Amino acid sequence: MSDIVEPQDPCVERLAKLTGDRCKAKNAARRLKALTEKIDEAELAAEADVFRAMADPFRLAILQLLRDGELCVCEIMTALERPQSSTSHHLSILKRAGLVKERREGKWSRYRLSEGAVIEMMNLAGLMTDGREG
Amino acid sequence: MSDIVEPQDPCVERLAKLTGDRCKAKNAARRLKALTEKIDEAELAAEADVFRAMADPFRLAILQLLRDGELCVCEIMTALERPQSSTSHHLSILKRAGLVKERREGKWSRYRLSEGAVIEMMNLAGLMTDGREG
DNA sequence: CACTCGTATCAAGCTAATTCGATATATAAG
DNA sequence: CTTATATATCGAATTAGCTTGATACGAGTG
Repeated sequence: MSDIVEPQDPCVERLAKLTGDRCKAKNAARRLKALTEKIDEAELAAEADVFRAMADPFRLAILQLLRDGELCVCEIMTALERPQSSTSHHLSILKRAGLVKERREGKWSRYRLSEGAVIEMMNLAGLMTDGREG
Repeated sequence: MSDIVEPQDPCVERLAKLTGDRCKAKNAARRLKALTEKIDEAELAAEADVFRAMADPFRLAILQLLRDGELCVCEIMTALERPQSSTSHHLSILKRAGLVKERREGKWSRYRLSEGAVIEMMNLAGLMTDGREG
C-alpha cells in the first residue's frame, strides 16, 4: 500500500511485453488511455448513425436529387424508378438521421435537404473517391 | 410520326396525373430526367462504400485514435479493449475504403489516417450530431 | 528447424438492413 | 359515405454485416 495504485494494469503489461521497456510501456499506456478517455461513445454512435444513413447508393441518389430543391415522394420514386414503399422507407431513414426535412402539404410529403453539413459531406465523399476511379 | 418521340413516357404520364396539367408535367419530367441523368451510379456506389466504412462506432473510435498519429494493431486493440481478430478486421475495412494507410515494419502493421478529407468528414459528422444531443 | 509473437484470414452464429408486395392511414373530392 | 390518391407501415424473405474463437501466415529469435 504505497506509491502507485496500478501494480498490474493489463494494458501496461500488454505494452511492456511489446516494447520490452516497462517505463516506455507505462508512458505509452498513459497516452493511449488519455486518447481513449477522450472518446465519447454516445457521440460516436450518433455519428455512426449519420454515416450509416448515407451508406446506401439509393439514399445518396435521393440526396443528390434534393440538392436542386424540394421534391415529393412520387417525384423521387418516379425519377429513380423505385417502388413507393422502398422510397418512403429510405426517406424515413434520411429523416431520422436528420439529413432531410419533411413538409406536409395536403396529401403530399415534400422533402428537402436539411440546412447544414449534408452537402459538404457529399462533396467531401466525392473528393475522397475521385482519387480512386476518376 | 412527327414532332415528339415520347407519346407516352411513363414518367410524364405519372406526373401528369399528379399535377393534372400535361404541360407542367412534361416540364417537371424533363427537369427530373436531367437531374437523374447527372447521377453517376458508380460514383454513388463508391461514396456509399466510404460512408459504410465510417458507419460503425468501433471504426470511428479507431479513426479518432489515429488522429494523434500512427498506431499498430496491438496498441489499438489494447486501447479499445477489443479482440485482435475484430480489430484487424475493422482495420482492413478502413483500409479498403481508403480511410487509413498501412505501413509494415517487421512484424508490426502500423496504421495511420489517409491524408485528405477523413478528418474533415469526422468533424462535419460531429457538427451534425451536436444539434441533436447537446 | 522449432518457437514466439504480431497480424491476417477463416468459419459459424447472430443481428441488422434491404426489398417489395400488401395493407393501413390520411387527405381530398364527388 | 364512397372513392381516389399520396404516403406510411407491416411482413416475410433475402442479404449484408458484426463478433469471436480458431487457424494460418510471416517475421524475428534461439
